[in-house]
Amino acid sequence: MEYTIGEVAKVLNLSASTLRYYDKEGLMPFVERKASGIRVFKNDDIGALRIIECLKNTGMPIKEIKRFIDLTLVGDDSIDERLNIILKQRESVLQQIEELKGHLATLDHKKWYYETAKEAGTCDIHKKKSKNYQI
Amino acid sequence: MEYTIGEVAKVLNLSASTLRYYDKEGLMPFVERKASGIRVFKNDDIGALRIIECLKNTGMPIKEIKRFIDLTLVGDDSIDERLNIILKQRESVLQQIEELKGHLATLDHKKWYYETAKEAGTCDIHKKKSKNYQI
DNA sequence: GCTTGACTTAAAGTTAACTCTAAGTTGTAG
DNA sequence: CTACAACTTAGAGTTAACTTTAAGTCAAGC
Repeated sequence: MEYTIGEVAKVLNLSASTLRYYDKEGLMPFVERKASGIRVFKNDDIGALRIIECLKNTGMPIKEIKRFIDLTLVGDDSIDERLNIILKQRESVLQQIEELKGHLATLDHKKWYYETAKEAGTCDIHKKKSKNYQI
Repeated sequence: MEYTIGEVAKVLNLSASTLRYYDKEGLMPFVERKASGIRVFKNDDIGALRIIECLKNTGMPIKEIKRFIDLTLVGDDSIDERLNIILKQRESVLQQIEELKGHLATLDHKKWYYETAKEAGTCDIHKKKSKNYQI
């Protein structure tokens, strides 16, 4: 199957201008053109773009994604380097998940704080009292 | 305890300029000043900044964080709205974690792809063969 | 043949979140 | 008293990732 930039944009939930911008930045050297200059996307191209989206959405800057794409063009000699990039990004994602879990705990605490304050009608119930002994 | 902007920057792993920028954007209306104009941070201020960092690091834009801070200044009348903001951000974080888990699966697949390609010395082992029957 | 919508480019504009610069003030140590 | 590091401001500059604009080309339907 062959697709136009507009169709690919719809499928990947990106704008056509964003895809053209990625192309300009060197992220899509594999996309072919008609004689008239119009881009022709194949299924494999969409697959590659899904990887690009994965890398982008896990925080890799476009220049580093370009570096990865450049390595794929080299061929089998760059397998090791590509694997290292994937491993590093994988570790980064694991760390991001852990960080988000930490933030979730903070938000859960604030949730409790405001739920109890709402019930009491005031945030004052959370004010620290000094010398509040109970026998 | 009281702290200077430099000390707070070190504790929160931010730059002093970033803290001044946050102040300029209205995120720190609670921080007091000496007569000379120098900011004086209390423990509670650092606590508030940790919440601000949590919101920022979970993707909330600074203008929305300012809105949240403005609500805290209103007092108890804004508890409900503040709770809603926290609940919404909490949901957003849960979603972000799910998305990252999806990306992790993609990266795990690519990890396998390159590990097996590395072992074989070529990515060709992953090439689809048409009509590969086995009796 | 002509309109229309989707494609093309180069280049300028936008936005968020800093980050830096310049010029000046403050407060402690010697 | 002076040096020096850390603080202050306003405002300019930076960067990434788009997004828009202007001017033009292409292909299908009437």
